[in-house]
Amino acid sequence: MKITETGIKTALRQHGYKLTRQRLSVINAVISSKDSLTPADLYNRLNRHYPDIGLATVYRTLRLLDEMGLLCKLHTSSDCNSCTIGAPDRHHHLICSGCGKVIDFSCRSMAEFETSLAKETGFEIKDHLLEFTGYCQSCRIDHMQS
Amino acid sequence: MKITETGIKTALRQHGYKLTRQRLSVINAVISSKDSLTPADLYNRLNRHYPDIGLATVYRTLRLLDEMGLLCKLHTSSDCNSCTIGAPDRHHHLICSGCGKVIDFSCRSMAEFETSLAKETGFEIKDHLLEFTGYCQSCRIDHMQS
DNA sequence: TATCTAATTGATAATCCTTTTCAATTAGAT
DNA sequence: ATCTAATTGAAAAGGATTATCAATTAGATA
Ligand SMILES: [Mn+2]
Ligand SMILES: [Mn+2]
Ligand SMILES: [Zn+2]
Ligand SMILES: [Zn+2]
Repeated sequence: MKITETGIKTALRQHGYKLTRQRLSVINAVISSKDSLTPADLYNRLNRHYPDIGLATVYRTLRLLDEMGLLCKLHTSSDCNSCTIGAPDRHHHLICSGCGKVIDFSCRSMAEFETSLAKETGFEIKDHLLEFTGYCQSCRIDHMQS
Repeated sequence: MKITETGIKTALRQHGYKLTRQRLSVINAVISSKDSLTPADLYNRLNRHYPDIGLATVYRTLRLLDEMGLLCKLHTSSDCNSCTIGAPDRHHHLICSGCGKVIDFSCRSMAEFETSLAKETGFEIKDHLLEFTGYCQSCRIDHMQS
């Protein structure tokens, strides 16, 4: 399920939130980025073309997306605050260490592992967090050469 | 490979760091806790019995452990700054949502999944982050009753 | 379309959380 | 026992996030 700008607008309306110029610009910036962005990243990008955007509004909009379940938070070794737009269904991330590109994938083969682990440890497993990092197809070449 | 206080003392000496009263008390607090602790958690616990410990020293000691590869950082939904003492070999975490207990486990069944994902996406996978959350054996009962 | 009102905004201040600074202390070598 | 560089705690500085508040505005209403 791919999330579009239209979809987010609908979600905002359904939740009774107004469609302001500022919100839409933040949302567009998150949507149109292939890699993940921190609040500061977003603020800086927006600031170029829209000098009057407030940092607080960036934070507020991100929180809104999060509340509506449309935000994916990433946890790399260097930072736990960057995010992408994310489908509401459970999925995981493939993150390129070269260019930062984020690819979503669903968890299939995780189920058996989860079951056997639950049996071994007595845990009742409710959730999991899984992220692979490495080099995407295009960064792979650069990475080999250096 | 279980990490003991003696092991950490050896590591400190090998790295040329001094075995101070403060460092050892921080290390002991991390070792003796079943669940994960934030820097502030540690500071508060230590402060009771050792009122003169400085918060900066807690941070400094944690960084030292991290540098020596003896610190495991956890990423729960509520916080990305808590840690436990961790084996230097690659492993993952089972975190109880009830009591916070952390159980380490090694990644076996991950390999095939990783391979097929690499083939599908063209990624050269270098690392991954995996955490299961749920309820441990003892918290399981409480959780069912409520 | 003009009016109204509660939601939203940006600037600023206030709160964290973490690191840096620095003079005083101290672990461990001699 | 003496020495010295590493370490310490307190306080200041820095960075990130949140709260405050008067001014603005989206969208409902007439
Ligand atoms: Mn995602
Ligand atoms: Mn661990
Ligand atoms: Zn994290
Ligand atoms: Zn890449």
